[in-house]
Amino acid sequence: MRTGCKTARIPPAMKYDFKALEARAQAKWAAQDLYRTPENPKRKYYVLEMFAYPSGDIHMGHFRNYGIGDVVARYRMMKGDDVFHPFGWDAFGLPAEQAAIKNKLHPGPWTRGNVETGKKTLQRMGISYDWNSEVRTCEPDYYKWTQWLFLLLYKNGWAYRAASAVNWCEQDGILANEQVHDGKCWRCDREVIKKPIENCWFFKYSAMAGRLLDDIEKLPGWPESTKAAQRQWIGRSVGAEIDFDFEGRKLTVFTTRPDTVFGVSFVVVAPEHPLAAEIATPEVKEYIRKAGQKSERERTMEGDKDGVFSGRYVTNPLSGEKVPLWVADYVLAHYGTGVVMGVPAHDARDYVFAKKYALPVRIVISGGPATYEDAYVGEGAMIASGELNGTPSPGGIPGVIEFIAKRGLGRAKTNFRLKDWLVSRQRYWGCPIPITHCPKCGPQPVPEKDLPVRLPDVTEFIPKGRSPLADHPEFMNTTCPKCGGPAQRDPDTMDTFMCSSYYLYRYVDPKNDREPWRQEEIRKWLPVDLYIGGDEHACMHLLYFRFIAKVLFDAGFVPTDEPVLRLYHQGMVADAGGVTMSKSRGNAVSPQEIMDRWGVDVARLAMFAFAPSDGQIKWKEDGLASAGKLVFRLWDLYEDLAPKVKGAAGESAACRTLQQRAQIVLGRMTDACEHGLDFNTVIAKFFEFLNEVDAVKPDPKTDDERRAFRGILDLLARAIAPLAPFLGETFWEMLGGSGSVFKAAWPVYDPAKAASDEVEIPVQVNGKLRGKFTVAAGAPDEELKAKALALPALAGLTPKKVIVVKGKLVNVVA
RNA sequence: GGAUCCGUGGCGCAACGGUAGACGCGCCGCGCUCAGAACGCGGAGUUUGUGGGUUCGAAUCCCACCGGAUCCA
Repeated sequence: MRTGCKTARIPPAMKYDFKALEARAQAKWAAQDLYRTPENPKRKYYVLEMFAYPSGDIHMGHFRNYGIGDVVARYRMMKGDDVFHPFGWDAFGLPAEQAAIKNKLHPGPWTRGNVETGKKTLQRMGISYDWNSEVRTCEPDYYKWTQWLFLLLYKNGWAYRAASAVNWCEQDGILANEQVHDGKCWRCDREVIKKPIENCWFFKYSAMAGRLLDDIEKLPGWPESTKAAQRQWIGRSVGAEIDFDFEGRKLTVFTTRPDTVFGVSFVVVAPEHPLAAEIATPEVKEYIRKAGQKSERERTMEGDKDGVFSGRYVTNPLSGEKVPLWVADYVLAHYGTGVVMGVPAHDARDYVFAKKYALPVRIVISGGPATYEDAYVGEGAMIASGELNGTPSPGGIPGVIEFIAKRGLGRAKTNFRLKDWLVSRQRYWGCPIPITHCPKCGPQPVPEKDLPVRLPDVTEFIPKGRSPLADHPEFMNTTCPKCGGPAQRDPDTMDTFMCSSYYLYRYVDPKNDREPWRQEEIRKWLPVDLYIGGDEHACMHLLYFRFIAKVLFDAGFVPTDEPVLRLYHQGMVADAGGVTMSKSRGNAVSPQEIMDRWGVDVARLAMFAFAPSDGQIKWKEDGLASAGKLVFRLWDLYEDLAPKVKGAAGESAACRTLQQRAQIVLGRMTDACEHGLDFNTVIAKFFEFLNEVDAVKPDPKTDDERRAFRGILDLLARAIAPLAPFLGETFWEMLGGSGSVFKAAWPVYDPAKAASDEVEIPVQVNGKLRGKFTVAAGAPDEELKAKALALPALAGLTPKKVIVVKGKLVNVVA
């Protein structure tokens, strides 16, 4: 007996022997090959959960995520849909390198070991994956196609090379973002700086920005929150480019507020802008150097803005006025043109900047406060703006742009916040980039027949001054596919988001070594009907894979340009105090331990019972005990009744109240599987049913009663099976069911059976409860009205109007 | 500062615009027990964050505010 927490009653030995019934059901399902994907689906349903990074064993977050998916998959199976439910491993990535360094073990064996561990746990949990579809992104039979995908992007003009900046530590070399803590190296605590590196691969992600944004409209099955996050992340701003004059040359600014152009009192270029270097005084040079070390977040954060005056001036093409040219790091080089016009009166950041350096504030939009203490960004009309005076703002902005464009001083322009996708990683444990660099021919794609470019099995992979692979000549030295001369491989590996942006397609044909997947297979199963995973991926993975979907669609490889019809985010699993569970915090609970103690079904039910699937769970021992009670009470019921009713055939309504409660369970479960996945309410209905059992104390004596109880037990065995598959299967067997419960049909919910025979009708006067009466279900409105008005509580009332809600209530307006 | 979501008994959370509180946990009393656990029976407990509006009727719809969570800045 455990101490320290109250526990549910553990039934006498051998009554609910979960270990035995789990083993029995597992063997049965394996023998039946229950999870095998149908060859020729008639009514396909592709249920997908985000695959796992194998960093140890499955944790509670996975348990929840995959448990939810499993309920839907099993429900669909029973409903007669042809279910595709695959799983795989996002097996490249930094933690493997870190663990390898720590444990002096190569990332490969470490990763593969974790995969095997995790897989066993998932199988134990009874998750209905078809393991024939398994993929592991770190294996050559998978990453061959990651490389193929890279080349598809390359050949279709989506890839280009440019310089980028990496986190750089003098001691430990190149660092990933997660290895930089508060601007310092995670290992040696030295200051981390931004170091430019040449020849990084980028995808023209931002060129897809408009489509990614507009097509959000095509995703009615996605959560509003995720769509909002993506809209914001893509960040479309509609505005204009205006050409200022810098000593006879054009200097183009981007602005969303061309209506404030007469209020410009300075112009700012980003420190990385080529012009900044060109005009750099020693003071400016020093400023540029310092800005290079700051993170983008620091630079764009609210609060203090700083900059430096270049000593040069530019001319406003509309007002003809000369204004000072500044260099300041609140302007980013990669956004817009890297140059902005400073309008302190009507832009918050410009205002802060102008105040700091005592630059003039020119009010050019009316409607602001009498005394300026901040920028005025509200509505008004243009003033002090020459010919444009009186133009309403913001309504008149398109007209202003037209005015500017007509005079050749600028043009309409839309910009996106979304940056291009930096794909190159100076890391070992990733997918090699299939490009050969030839001194004569330049970068050349590796021919498809030579794929995959294999990741060499090396022991030296700690990144120093450059990518670790660069130090392995046996990998680097190759021949140019074009001229046959000596050439070098690309030393970098790909961002792992590349691996995870197409796995959902590869699942359909994972062993194909001639093509990424067969067209007939992809068209059978795509798009994904339901995708379940955490909302932390809203702007990264879930946007990258939409991008790749569009590239693949345009190239004819996939049937739709959106990969997923319905997206669902499961909530976090936190400890009892509400702190998210994690290994590093040391507050993680082990799914293995819970399954050992309580069995798989109790663990699953507890996870569902705590909260709706999209809400946070605070994991408490109490919940396990309560899920345990549910299981034990059901077990007692089936153990008692199943033998007595086993042979009974046919229908009966001998026990109306229990039949009704069972039907309510079924109705709620069906609806939860189809819509909200809010299985917590289903479990509540199971308790209601059991409470009714306690009230009724079923004891079948007649054949009619045996039929009735058999029907009820049969219904509930099916209804609980997706949630608690071992229990469902065992109950099914106890009732003499043949085959598997998962091959049995999902019962049709019958609202008539779920309805009560009698209903209580509340009577309101002006919306306030004044009395009630009971009436047979389905009584006509007239009867309800008459009975209501006859209530003593309503004596002496002269009703102006009587509202009868069919079968629900009566409201008397007096 | 912006976006999204949320605020219901002590707690976790249910309630197609229609009797607020189902269900679980906890609590109180009784039974069982030498006693406790478990089990059984019974019970207490909320002016639905605040203020307005729409409606015959609002936890639910709309507006404002307060508070919390998450993402972006």
